Amino acid sequence: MPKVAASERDAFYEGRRTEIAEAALRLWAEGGFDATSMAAVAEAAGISKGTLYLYFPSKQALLEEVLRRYSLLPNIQNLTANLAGLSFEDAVHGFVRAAWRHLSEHRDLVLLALRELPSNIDRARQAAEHILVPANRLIATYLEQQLGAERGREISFIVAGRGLIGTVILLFLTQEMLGAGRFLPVDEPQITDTIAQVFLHGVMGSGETKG
Amino acid sequence: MPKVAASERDAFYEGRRTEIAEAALRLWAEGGFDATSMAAVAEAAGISKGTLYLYFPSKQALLEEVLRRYSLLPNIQNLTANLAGLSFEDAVHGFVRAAWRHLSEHRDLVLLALRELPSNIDRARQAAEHILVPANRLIATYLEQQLGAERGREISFIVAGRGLIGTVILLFLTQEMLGAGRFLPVDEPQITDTIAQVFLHGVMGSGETKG
Amino acid sequence: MPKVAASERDAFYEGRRTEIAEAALRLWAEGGFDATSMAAVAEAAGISKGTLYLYFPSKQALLEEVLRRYSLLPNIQNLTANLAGLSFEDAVHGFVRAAWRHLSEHRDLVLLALRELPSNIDRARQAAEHILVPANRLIATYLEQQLGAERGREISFIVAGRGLIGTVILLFLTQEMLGAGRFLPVDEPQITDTIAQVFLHGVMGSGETKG
Amino acid sequence: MPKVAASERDAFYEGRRTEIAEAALRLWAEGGFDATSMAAVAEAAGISKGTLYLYFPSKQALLEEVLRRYSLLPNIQNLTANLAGLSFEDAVHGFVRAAWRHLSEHRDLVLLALRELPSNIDRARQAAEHILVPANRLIATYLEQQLGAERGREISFIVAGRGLIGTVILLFLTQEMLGAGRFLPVDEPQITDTIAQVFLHGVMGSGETKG
DNA sequence: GATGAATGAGCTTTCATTCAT
DNA sequence: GATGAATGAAAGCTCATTCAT
Repeated sequence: MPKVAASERDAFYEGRRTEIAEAALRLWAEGGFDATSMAAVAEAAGISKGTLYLYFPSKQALLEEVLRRYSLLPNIQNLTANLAGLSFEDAVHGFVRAAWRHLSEHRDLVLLALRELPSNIDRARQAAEHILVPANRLIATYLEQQLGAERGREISFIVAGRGLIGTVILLFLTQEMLGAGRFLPVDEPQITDTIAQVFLHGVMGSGETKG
Repeated sequence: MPKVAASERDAFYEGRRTEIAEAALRLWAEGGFDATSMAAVAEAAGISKGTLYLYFPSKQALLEEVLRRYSLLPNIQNLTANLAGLSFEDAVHGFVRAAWRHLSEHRDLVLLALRELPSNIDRARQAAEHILVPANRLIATYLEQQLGAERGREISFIVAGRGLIGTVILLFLTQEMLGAGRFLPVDEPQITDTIAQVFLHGVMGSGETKG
Repeated sequence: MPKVAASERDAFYEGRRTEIAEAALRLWAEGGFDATSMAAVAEAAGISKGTLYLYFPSKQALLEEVLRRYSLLPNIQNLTANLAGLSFEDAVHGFVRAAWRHLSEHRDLVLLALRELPSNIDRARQAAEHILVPANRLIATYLEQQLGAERGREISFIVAGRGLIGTVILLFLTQEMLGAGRFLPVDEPQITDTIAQVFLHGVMGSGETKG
Repeated sequence: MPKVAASERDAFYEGRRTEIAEAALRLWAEGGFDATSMAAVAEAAGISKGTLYLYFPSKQALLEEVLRRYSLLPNIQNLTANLAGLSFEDAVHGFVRAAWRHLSEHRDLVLLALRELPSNIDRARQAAEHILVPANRLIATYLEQQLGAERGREISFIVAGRGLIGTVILLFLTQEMLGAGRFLPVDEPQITDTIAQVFLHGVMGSGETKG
């Protein structure tokens, strides 16, 4: 008879895979993919090396599973989707706050992705092509709806949208990871509000005074 | 008597170290620190493995030297320094363009830094503390001079300044490295101008410069 | 009370052992002993790894059982026994044909024995001592009866008999396994007849049977 | 300066490769290719694992080099070439003796080839196609020259030639390796002479007495 | 100074074997 | 009886580092 009942088997198996993936993500974020041995992953997951290989056929496969499971990017689309009914101002503020929260909740993955991005430039390109580009288009379309095509001739909504994401990400990295908050104390609402407000006025331009 | 005068010898020694550091930076940016062997670095530098170890006692020491030599961050201060006499608008545009050019010229280092940042979080923190924070203060002070303390109560100049840098960096990464330009064609002036303009209107808020 | 009568249980047990041994023989002949995992043997036998170990305590024990069960050599005696009533010429032809057929029917075992013979040289020696040597004596005695002791002083009947077996085996190996038949097409009757005829004339020497 | 003078370098390198190949051949013949670790080969060659990999890039490459270096088969052609001027009888006796001596001098290789033949059936097929088949043709042509096409219609010279080789090989294996000589004492000249004589009369058939 | 042959620790991965269920 | 998850020793192979020349 098996160690766990047949009905529980799949749940157990998936649970193990999740534990391993989480352990791997944590260690890789700390020490890097190459520099972290499978033995270390196994130990962190509380199993033996051999057992680890029952759940993932290779280190590369484990990496791929981790990246698939915890992919940051698909959620960018979700973030924009949730803001449908709001005013432009609220939508921008909401998006920035949601993005920040999302980054906070996926600290390890941000680190891992950052680290492995240059090594997996092809994978990164694919991700960019299939996820970032459509998401960017979505944001640009939204901006055009809100701000008019005329403003779109002055600034690139594509650039503006991607710039907003960049602003959030780098502020998150410096604040949370590098501990810049210790030296330049700004709290989280102040950050997200400033980002949103600067972006808002920025993209709207001198619209009302321009006339 | 030595074959070459002491000063020549030092120059030769430093030249070698530079050649090695440059070769290492190039290879590491391409393939990653862990995945690049010292043999490959030696070959790229045109010397033998044994000779490489005459100039750097270990792989780790070579990494530290490379990061020390080619640190991106000190130059942020230079960038701001050059914009002293300009109008606020020209200064922002100039800063963004200069930053973009700087990133282009240090593509390899950007990749390496990105990759090794999470592993060297203490070093990164030190860099942040000694370089980013003062630079950020510099920019914030400049913004306050230009826009007035009143506006500073509405938005955080610290956040705005750091956000500007983030915008530039992430746009550079997506555009140059991920080939996003292939799918969403925007040329470089359009990018830097949009960043500058959005930032300008964004930080100014409802309209007029203090002047 | 046991679920099945003791005799049935034994029959079941032996049946299982046979299934496993046959599966192992097949896989080992294909891929080699070392390169074939116990998991593969278990799967081929339609049981689990754990169950496999209920029937054989180790991989080595399974190998020993397979070699014991399917030993080729005892059958050489059978082959000679069946030719009792025939004329010398028919006996030789019959023996060669029977040996060839026997090899064809035990292709897997020939491959395995070939492969494992050098590793189990002691076992091979035992087999030689207890089986090959008596069989060889049998053939030599038969040849002496047919050809006379005088001819036996010219050639060694021991050598001749063993040579005949060697001829058959190597021709079988090259023909069936190496696909030599593709390049030098000779069909099976032509082979066995030539072997038998060459041997016949060869051992008879200058001409006539003793008769 | 290198450890060995540049002029000696190649000789040293080749010497090492030879030492390693010999050690590998010996161990593989004893214990089999799969079951012999590279560590064991290195130790037998008196070097470290790492050094072994300086001379051969992989275990497979070492096997290929060993098989290439010590290939038995090309020499079959040599064996036949040396017998050009002799009478048919002397040629056959000479061939058998030379083949036997050749096998004696390459005991380890015979064992290794025997063992790895089933695993490397493709390589074995290539060897058969390129070496055995031409050699076999050579022998058959020679037999036809000596014995006439008429005899060739009665027996297959191809089969006869290959059968001769098989006889020698199997007698060698049983005699030298299995120690059959201990139980059925026949000395080497008796063996080779009997093989040659049986073959001679065999292929000639009742030719001269038949008419 | 310069070299590269030599080393061995350490990596990923496999697999015979065990044992709780 | 039967199972297969779990183990860990051991394999092939890489590479940072050393050192005799």
